[in-house]
Amino acid sequence: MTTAKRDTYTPETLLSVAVQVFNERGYDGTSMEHLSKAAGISKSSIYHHVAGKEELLRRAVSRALDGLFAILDEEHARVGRAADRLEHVVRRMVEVLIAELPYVTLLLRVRGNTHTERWALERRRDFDHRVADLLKAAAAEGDIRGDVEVRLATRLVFGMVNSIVEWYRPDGRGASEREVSDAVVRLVFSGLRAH
Amino acid sequence: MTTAKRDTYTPETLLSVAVQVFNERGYDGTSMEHLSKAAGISKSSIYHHVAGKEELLRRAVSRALDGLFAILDEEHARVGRAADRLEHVVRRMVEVLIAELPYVTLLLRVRGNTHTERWALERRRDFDHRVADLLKAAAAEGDIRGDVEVRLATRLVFGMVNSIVEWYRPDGRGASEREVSDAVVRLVFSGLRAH
DNA sequence: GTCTATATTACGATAGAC
DNA sequence: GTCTATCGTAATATAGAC
Repeated sequence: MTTAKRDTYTPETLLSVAVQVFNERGYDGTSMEHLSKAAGISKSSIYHHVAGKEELLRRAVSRALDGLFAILDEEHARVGRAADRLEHVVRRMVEVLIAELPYVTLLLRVRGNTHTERWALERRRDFDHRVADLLKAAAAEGDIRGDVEVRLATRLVFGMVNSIVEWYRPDGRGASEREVSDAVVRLVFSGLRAH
Repeated sequence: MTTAKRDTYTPETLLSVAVQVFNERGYDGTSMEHLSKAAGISKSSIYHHVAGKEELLRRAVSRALDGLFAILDEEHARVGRAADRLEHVVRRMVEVLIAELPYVTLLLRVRGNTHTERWALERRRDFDHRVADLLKAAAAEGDIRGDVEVRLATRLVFGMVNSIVEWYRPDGRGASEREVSDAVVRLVFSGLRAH
């Protein structure tokens, strides 16, 4: 942090450019040429900072996964009814999604063509299962309705939460982070219908 | 339909193979070589049936969009409270998603790199707005909770419904179509929590 | 309808100058 | 740290035989 203005790239700053392009065009739809144009440097200069395209992907999804797993680490220390802890986890998921929006977006679109992508999918599955266990515990404590299967409910809740990356934009024009997390928690636990 | 066994391809039968590969590898991650291996014919033979890769995409997303818009055509003739009509539309969306699973899956993953993709995104937006209008009408009739913004609620409901393509498989092992549509309708309108 | 062979372009990555 | 030039490969698509 000794230089006031940074006009040369580090792996980190290059990553933020690359992830943006990946999310616009898709990872497979993005060439090194696209990245070089977006970053304003030549293709070969990119290789000075990172080993290649896949390293950028690995760094990006790692960052997303670290944010998500940190939720479970916090959660581990908490007490109280599972349903309340689940509500907290859902709210934190929304917060992490928004805080690390481009990185989580990329993570959620990974298909599994390369080794890095398959590793990311595996870790995502781990995370999903940990949250599913919490929902299962809440059901065992009688706080979750009995007419929806737990595995199915988990998937649908993940679907709603994860879909935020498809439309949330951090400009002031749309909903705020708090409005989104409130809406998700309300819909997930109480639904749309007026009482 | 004069031949008993069909061992030569039509655009339709080729499409079903192609869409499956597109969904496994992603559209951009799928080469004509991949398609030729999966179809068991050479690359050039594929060009005998279709003009190219993008035509396969166009046919696939058209089929998905036709299924979705048919819901609105049915809906148009219906009467009753908007909330009930919305519930019916949500249920029908799940049914169409499952009936046309690979085609809708591909539609929902389109990014917008080509003309065909941008056209698909536009038509999707049209559909979303039509459903959003129905939710707005239900809110105006007082049947939707007032503490969640309508535009936000629409997006989250779409997120939950659309996420079905990420895990639903039509083998007998998982949930049935009816179990899924029941679960979605229950969660969307009443939420997870036991009463 | 399907094939082999190939034209042409685009891609990821490297070499080496400055 | 960035560049131009280029290598080798893989991509879409076509030509023309059978």
